[in-house]
Amino acid sequence: MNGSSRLVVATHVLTVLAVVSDQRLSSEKLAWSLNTNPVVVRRLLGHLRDADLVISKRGPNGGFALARSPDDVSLYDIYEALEVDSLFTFHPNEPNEACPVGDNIQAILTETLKPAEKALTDELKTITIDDLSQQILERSATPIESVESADLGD
Amino acid sequence: MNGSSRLVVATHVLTVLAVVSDQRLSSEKLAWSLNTNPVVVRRLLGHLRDADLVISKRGPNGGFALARSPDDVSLYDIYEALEVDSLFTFHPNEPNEACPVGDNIQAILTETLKPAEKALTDELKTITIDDLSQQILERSATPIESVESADLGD
DNA sequence: CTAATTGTAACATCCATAGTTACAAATAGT
DNA sequence: ACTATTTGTAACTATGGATGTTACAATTAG
Repeated sequence: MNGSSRLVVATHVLTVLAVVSDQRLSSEKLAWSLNTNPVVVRRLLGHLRDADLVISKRGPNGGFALARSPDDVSLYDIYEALEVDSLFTFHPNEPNEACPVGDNIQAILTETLKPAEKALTDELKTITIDDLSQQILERSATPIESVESADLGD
Repeated sequence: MNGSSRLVVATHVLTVLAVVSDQRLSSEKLAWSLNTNPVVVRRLLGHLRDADLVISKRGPNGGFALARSPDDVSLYDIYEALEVDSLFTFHPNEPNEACPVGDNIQAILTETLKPAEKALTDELKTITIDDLSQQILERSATPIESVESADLGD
């Protein structure tokens, strides 16, 4: 999984859940904030549930809530939950083994890029959704209740 | 530009050029090492030419060569030349502005993720294609001449 | 003049992601 | 039990970006 907006989208959803604290929100309300389809939300949150970042409940008054305290959910946790294989993807075709560069470059790059990827993930570990949620509260003119009571149109 | 294999592919090509030092190689020979189509190579190298990483020459005995010393070309230079917008892409739809999270999350994330992206690019600056080319020479059983005299089949 | 080679446009193909529809499973309220 | 709500998930379609291909004009060495 790579190159998609899923890390950002997942972060958005979890930040909404952090902002409303322990209230459950339905996939429909979350989709409203993301401006997308409820099934997309359920699919994405399925991964986050498997990684114990959220809990879900079916039936009337069901929905999703954080499984942990917001200050215990870092962007790295989300990154990991989404199983981003690697930042750096290889060409669909295998390089030519008859070429000394083609025969070795992928193994060499994989090793060489590890510290770069680690530098990134180490930074992601320092950012929690609690940080993001607090920034939202500082900035936002709109009261938080607007999320809980959102008019979903029809 | 994002989420593609282009950084890896471009690095591969430039490493080939580093390994054969100042010799010019045609897009066909480079495509042979990459196991792809010559036009793909020409297109990609067009960006690297615009960024002054390679020079090209048309006509008989034309082709591509490095524009600078291999130890003066870092992976960050390539990253920059390819104009990777950002590591982190946003959802195709704008989030809902009526939601306090949707209205602010993108601006907040853009700022918050900058140090993470910088951590990555700082690491990329420390890796040059000269490093990679030396690793190839250490590992490779196949002699380098094989690239210059590659049998391109037909 | 010819052959080689880049530069680039135009189009086709492919693949991953996102969107949609549909429906079974679970559960709260009555 | 019945009904309404909501998740879980399969199956399919739509979209967009990247790659592959064909074609040909422009450049240049000999």
